[in-house]
Amino acid sequence: MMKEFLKTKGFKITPQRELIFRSFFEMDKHVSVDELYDKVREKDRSIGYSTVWRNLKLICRVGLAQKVNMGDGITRYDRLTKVPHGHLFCLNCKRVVEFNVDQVVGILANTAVENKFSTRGFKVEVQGYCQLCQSESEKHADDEEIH
Amino acid sequence: MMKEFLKTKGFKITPQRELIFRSFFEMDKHVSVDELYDKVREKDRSIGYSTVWRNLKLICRVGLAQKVNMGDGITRYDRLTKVPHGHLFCLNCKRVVEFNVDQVVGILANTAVENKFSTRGFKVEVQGYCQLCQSESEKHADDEEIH
DNA sequence: ATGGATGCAAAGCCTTTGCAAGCTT
DNA sequence: AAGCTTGCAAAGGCTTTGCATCCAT
Repeated sequence: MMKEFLKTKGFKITPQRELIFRSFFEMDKHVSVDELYDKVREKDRSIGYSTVWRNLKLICRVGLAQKVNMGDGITRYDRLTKVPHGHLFCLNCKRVVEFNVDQVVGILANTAVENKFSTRGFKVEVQGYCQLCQSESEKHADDEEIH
Repeated sequence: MMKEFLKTKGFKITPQRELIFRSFFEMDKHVSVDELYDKVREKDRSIGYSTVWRNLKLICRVGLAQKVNMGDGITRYDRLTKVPHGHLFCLNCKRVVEFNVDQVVGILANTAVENKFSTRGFKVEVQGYCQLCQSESEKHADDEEIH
């Protein structure tokens, strides 16, 4: 499985790497480097931030995750599943709900073809406030203040 | 028009602000702070970077533009037009081609409702290589190297 | 006169990298 | 042994902010 796959690609299996990979797949499907770092540190206080960062990059490289940017300035890593999906992103609690995008992707694929684009990926997001945060949405209407 | 609008909102009209706003609307629909800064400096070498940055923020605040992140780490400002639109983003030349998303937005709006989401915005992107850059796409297949 | 606007320099923040030392293979 | 990995510290790169000064009202 995973280990064999990495080995065949020429990557080594180290305790840190194992812990980071395992942790990543145990967590929420959209984590930031910091979140994963914290999680990993709970198990092994000696792991460095850059090791986590580099392994997250490796995870992306082997196609198990993908960087996503929800617009709040924090890069998150979206675990890739077999099916493409869209994100409902709550601007308040930052939680992500995934949804099916088969239909949408079909349309987008056509659009890409029409424009002679060689497609590498789709990003479909809806930003707003989840049910729980809706009452708080006013608080954030002015988040974009001028400084 | 613009000036009156800003005044009624309590914002002052300064030469710098006028130049920045004007330049923004004369440029490509998706510019970064740096690009706008350079453009503005061609006309007035004394304008500071932060002034450009703050005015871009103001432009967003009054609803004339919106931050977008294409995933290359650079924040761009997408001029808002009456109609929502999607982006075909070329991973090589970074150019953006817009396309109609009426159909897609319709679907997304439904999805949001189904999930009891209060929608604030949509983001629909297709990443890939434009016709001109397609022959070069291989060069970038390994962009995500491990360091 | 007043409070927003500007410029500059400096801080913030997250993302990356240089290196020497340590481990898999 | 050989080369990938790791940790730490430091460097980057872009975004924001503190402040004294300036200027539109």
